Amino acid sequence: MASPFKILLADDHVMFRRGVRSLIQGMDNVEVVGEAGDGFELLRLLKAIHPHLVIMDISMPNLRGLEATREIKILDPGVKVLILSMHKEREYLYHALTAGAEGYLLKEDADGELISAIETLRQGGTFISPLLSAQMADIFVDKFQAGSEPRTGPGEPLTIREREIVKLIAEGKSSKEMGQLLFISSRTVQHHRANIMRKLNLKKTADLVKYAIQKGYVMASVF
Amino acid sequence: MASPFKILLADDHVMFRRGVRSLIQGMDNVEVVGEAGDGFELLRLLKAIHPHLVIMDISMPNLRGLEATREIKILDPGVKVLILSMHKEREYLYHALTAGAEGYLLKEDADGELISAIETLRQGGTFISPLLSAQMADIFVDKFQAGSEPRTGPGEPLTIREREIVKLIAEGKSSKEMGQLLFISSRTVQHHRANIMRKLNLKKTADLVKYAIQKGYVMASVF
DNA sequence: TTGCCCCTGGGTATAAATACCTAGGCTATA
DNA sequence: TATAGCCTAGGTATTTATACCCAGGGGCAA
Repeated sequence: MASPFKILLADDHVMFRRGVRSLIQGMDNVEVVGEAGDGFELLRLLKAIHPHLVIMDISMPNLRGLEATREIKILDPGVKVLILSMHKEREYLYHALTAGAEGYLLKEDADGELISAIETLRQGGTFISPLLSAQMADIFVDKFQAGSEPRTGPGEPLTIREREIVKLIAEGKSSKEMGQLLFISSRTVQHHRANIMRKLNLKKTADLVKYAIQKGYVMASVF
Repeated sequence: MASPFKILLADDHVMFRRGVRSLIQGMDNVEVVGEAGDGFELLRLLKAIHPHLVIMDISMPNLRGLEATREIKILDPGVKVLILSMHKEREYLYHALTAGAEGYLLKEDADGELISAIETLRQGGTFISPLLSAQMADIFVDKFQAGSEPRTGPGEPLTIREREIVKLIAEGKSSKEMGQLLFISSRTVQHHRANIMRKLNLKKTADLVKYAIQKGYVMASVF
């Protein structure tokens, strides 16, 4: 393999990043290309570096890990995400997978399983911490890989800007509001909107919302 | 208990209905109050009888079982639904639970487990066929009971008509289209729409779509 | 360089949604 | 009987969305 597997680390604890980095250094053809201390920095680096994988603390500051995961999947759906978490509760796992993460690793497992997790994700798989029973993983993975497979695949017909618009529409924003948020004219937003509708062959805002949910751009919850 | 637990059977096979009925006859304070051979008949009987539980074949004609389940949850969210299915695949279980069913029983299990299933649902629980591992159930039940508990509870502020409107909006229908479908004026639809928005304290169609998905009135899929 | 796609912005027009107001018939219940 | 809630329907006005048209600048690749 000529091109190494590029990894971006996102965790607010320097020591933890150092530990992960040292673990990864023992792997072949895998390289840590950047580190971020919070979500904003992560997104900035993401645009600049375009890594293959982001390893992220779920409780990272400024855009918590799951929000950042959603953003990553909108900005660059091909980037895989491995969530590091201290939470054993299944709700966290569920939300991580629905946010689009391909991996969920407990920090207490990280020492022994991180390399396996990275390898699994590198090969297109999904990795769930062994402490969270394998059955759980199967279900969610089956469901959410099947339901959102084109998220990463070549079937993604939308541009980055268009995915941003889709997310905002699904959040209930009007074209005018989106224009103000994105610092562009509402007319431009309308233009994107029309292009999205045409590309996806949709007719109604309702369809767009369902598309966004299916893609994991937003959560179905109204709360 | 003075009032018996009223059950409506929906299955296109008469012999199967007969078998279920005979099984139930051995139970205390449980009564089969009607039988339907397809989905349309089921909904008609539902409005007339208002049973406590519907036991339904997943592959029933004219409105398949899952569609009928969604309709039931819109028309009368307090009615519990037990799906009878020959499908072991987890996708069917998943879709049944997201459609709002409280129970999923494999036909090959029905003989030995039907009474347990009915009792469980009667007491407000969720029953999944033992052949489908218990872990699966736990996950989904936790998720979807937590996420849609008010579906059956007193927190449901919408009327039947309003829930119908919500479902149609989430399906992408315009007020004019809904008026034609429901044989009422589009102005009436707009009035319902405004009432729904006010009751739920929502502002945008996008929020309504997410509400409908959360409630299980529609699926998030755009396909 | 040339072409293609993305992002940007506007004009115009129609359709739809949203926000207020009004009110009558119906049913269930206090 | 009377009160309340639900479903029905219309008036009027404003805001959005949708559907067409137009075009320029920038990046990227054949």
